[in-house]
Amino acid sequence: MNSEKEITIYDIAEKLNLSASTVSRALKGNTVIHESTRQRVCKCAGELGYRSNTFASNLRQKRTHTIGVIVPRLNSNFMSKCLAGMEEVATENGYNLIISQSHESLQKEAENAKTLFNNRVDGLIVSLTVESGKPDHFKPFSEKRVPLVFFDRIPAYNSEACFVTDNMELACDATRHLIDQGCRQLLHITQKSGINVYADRKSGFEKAVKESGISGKTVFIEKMDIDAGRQAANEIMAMKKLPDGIFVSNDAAAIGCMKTLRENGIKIPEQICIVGYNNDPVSTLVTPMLSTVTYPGKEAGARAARYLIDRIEGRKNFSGEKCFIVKSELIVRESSNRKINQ
Amino acid sequence: MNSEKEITIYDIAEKLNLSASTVSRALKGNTVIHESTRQRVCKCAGELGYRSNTFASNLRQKRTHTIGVIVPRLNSNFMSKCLAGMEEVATENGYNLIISQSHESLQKEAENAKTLFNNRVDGLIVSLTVESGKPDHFKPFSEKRVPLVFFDRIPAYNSEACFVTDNMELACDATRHLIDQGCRQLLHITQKSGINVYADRKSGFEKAVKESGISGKTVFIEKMDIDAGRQAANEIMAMKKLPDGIFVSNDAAAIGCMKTLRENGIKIPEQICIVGYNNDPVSTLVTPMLSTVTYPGKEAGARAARYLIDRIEGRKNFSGEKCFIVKSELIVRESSNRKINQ
DNA sequence: ATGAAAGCGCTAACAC
DNA sequence: GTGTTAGCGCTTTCAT
Repeated sequence: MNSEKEITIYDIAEKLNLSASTVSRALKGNTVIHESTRQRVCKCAGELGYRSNTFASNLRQKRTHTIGVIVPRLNSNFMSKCLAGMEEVATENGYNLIISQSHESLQKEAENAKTLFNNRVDGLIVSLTVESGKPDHFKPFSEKRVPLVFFDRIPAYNSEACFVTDNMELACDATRHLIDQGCRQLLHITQKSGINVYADRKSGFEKAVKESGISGKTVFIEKMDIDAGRQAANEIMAMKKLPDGIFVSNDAAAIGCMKTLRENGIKIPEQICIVGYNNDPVSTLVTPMLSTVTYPGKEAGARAARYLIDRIEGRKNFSGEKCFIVKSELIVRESSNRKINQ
Repeated sequence: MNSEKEITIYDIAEKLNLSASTVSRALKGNTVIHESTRQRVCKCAGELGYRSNTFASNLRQKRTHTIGVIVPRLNSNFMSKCLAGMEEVATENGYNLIISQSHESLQKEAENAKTLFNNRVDGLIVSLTVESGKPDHFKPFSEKRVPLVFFDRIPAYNSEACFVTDNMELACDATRHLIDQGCRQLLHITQKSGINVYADRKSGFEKAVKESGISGKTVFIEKMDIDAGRQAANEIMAMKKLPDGIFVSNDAAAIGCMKTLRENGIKIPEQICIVGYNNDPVSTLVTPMLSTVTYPGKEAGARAARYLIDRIEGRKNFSGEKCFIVKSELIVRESSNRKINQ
């Protein structure tokens, strides 16, 4: 346990009268090495406080055992769960995660991508910013054949594997549920964005509205957060005719909206039913509890990581654009359940 | 933009009839190199699609420009903010973050520490698990003089820099506030743990109780989450004499407790005042809005990272154990404000 | 089953 | 201002 000099395989080799190559092999558990030798090497390594030098190894092997992750923000329960899923799979397989936030900025996303590229990550997992134009900054990865997968927020015209829920389908379910509760004046609150999560949820809403032939409008907000939800509520309060059912494309905005409506004396769900999206734990804490759509983040993250590692290690060939659906479902709670009150 | 072979400084050197060292210097902006040469090199590097090989560089320089982070969990708003603060400072200074979760397990914490140590991070930022015994797993870092800082959850007898709020002081403030609201039967809900955050908040509670001479008890729960808070509420409901003021050592548990109390017909704050801790955004979403103590996570994270980088780069000498206080304050909201109702 | 030797790409000491 | 040289610690042929 020397505290200054780093121990190398040469130190071990010298001490044991072996060659560095033998030590290297022994340490990696190469079966060609005699068991007794292997044990001596490992014992000695332990005693000397040896730790393998990742850089030398990486330099030699041209691999980093590191996966880059770019997400818009860390601070949602959903995202933490995604990352926990990735981390678990990564660690199991001897990979590290370098996590970076794009803070919803396309430019920051590009910078992060560049940094990770230069750090020679073995693979990249991305959830895009809302303002995703054509994300050219991922081209270097495909050019150098560094595996890349997207999850949650995926590119419109992608040629990579993606892991998402069926946003359209579930938004459709949520909207049908509102109709089922007797709502006839529907409203969708979302962010103006081409990104799949919001675009698809909007399409789902519109599909359900169309098939039922009732009224359905959309109110756009700037960000999908609490305050924006409150603003939307103010807009709603100013309408000549109030909606009686609202589908909001995430929980934070739904809750902000619901809070403000209630502060204005609106009864939820009696006057207006509300459904959010994501099943954030906070949705069970508000009064009334918010109906929402689950999003199994941990599973999505774990599956994305597993797929990526399979690709990295050549266990899976690149088979072009592929969209994997992570199963999710509508949860009806008080905010849209009129039946239990009857 | 060759897509297969990696360009090295030798390729650039050859093309420009220079030596590798000159190219290396030029690329790093070494002022000794002639400006025109520098420009030629940079231009050529761009054209060839050169990217620096971090490993070769790290191997040579014995530095990684990577900071390890170990936190109990990512999924709190507080922690995301801490990480955002760290990330910002790290990126500004050309460092990457490797973030790992201990999931409140001492063993996982030790594993993570080992992994990061073997990855030769230049420094380490840690928030401990609740079950921190004597964290021996950080010894290798001090032995190899790898700078280490703690934030939020810090060791009892530490010899490293720490960044925390004044938990005791603020818990004391919170408790005094309850007394000020007329509460005379106080209760503290917390987790049984030696870790500073909970121990200090408990001490602060006890200090305020003692100085006022009124009754103050403590109820212990297993985890500081919503469900445990609900359980605590059930215990409270079973008491012969209900408390009239509760200080809970985090917001999640406080909210769980408050929800269940209200479901049992208890009026908040009329019958029982409640104060939480952390100022999680959810504290403004519940009814009534929760009084709490702010915790500027972003600032704490940023300061910890800045300090660490200063240490790494030798701009700051190690000056032994040092506790830096991040300023925070009590926010009184509806859940403990009886005055506005009078 | 083990060893010798070369080289991954970069940087830094030294020379000119 | 630029070049020469050596070496960071590891892995990997190829040889024995």
